[in-house]
Amino acid sequence: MVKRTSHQSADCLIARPLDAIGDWWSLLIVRDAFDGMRRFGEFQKSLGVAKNILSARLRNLVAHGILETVPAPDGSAHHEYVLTEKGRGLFYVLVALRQWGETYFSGPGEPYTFMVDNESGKPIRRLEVYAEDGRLLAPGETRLADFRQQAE
Amino acid sequence: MVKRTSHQSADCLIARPLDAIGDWWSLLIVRDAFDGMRRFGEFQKSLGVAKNILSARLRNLVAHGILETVPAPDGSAHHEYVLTEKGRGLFYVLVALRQWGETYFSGPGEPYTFMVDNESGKPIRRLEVYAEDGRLLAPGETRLADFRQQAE
DNA sequence: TCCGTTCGGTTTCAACTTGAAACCATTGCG
DNA sequence: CGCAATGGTTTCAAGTTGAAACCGAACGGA
Repeated sequence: MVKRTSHQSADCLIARPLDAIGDWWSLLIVRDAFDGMRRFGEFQKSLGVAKNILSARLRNLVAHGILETVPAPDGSAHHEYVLTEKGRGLFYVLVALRQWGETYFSGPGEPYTFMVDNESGKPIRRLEVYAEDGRLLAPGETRLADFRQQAE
Repeated sequence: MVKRTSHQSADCLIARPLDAIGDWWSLLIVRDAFDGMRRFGEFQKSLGVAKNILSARLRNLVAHGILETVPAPDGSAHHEYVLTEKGRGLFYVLVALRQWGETYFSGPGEPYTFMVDNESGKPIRRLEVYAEDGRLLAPGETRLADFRQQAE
């Protein structure tokens, strides 16, 4: 090769996002951002990632419009990283990944955490996929269609 | 470093799944598996990935119980790769990722595809996150709690 | 004022991963 | 028997990752 292949121009809209968040750290940074982290040092401490890598990842996330830097909250010369609208759109990906993780990656008897509704403190419902008419769809009961096909 | 860091033993249940599917190709393989692909050659042709990489990824997915090999469908000496229950659980991750991709990565006027219900052929609904009591939750209206907290 | 510390990175360099291409073993087929 | 297709593995150069060192600017004290 020569360069890690990019999915940037792939037709598939699952492939393209992987360019932005398809590495080992980016999603974890976004997760931490959802948890309210904003500073370089916070991410670094939370993730334990090398600073050069974190630096590169943050830059990539900013370049993809998932995070943006805001000038300075406490008047310091530094900036903070906050989620954009696009970045907040990753919420559903994180929920899906987490529910999958809860189901298949939690050791027996392990005191794992799960997502709860801020207001009630109770666990959220499982994600479900619905047809337009409200029928619940199981994995595999969907396919891809292009604009033309579904328009007719 | 020395070795790419593993999130295998991370506490966070978002981190651990990334060990299984957190690279550039694995999710695309799973996507293709949902589309009915089963053979090495099918994946290779579809993804255009180098054969050694595909081989390594398939092995990793099998090791993580996401795919399993089934002996031989047509009596040939080769095997096929099919999704396990755990692998099918990734459906929601793929849907989330795809909807995010549809929203933020489709070029203007681009003839992109989207997911439709097999039965009606109409696009599926957007994913939504609900509280236990049925309230719709927006990104950021959740937090993590451990078992102890939510039990009381 | 000068020293030490924290924050937010960049640089350096060795180890590891990736990818293209070549190679190899089976099976299928004429 | 010969030859192509399938499904990989091996080899090797180039690229990526990570630990640690380094750096500069902004405080904070003594």
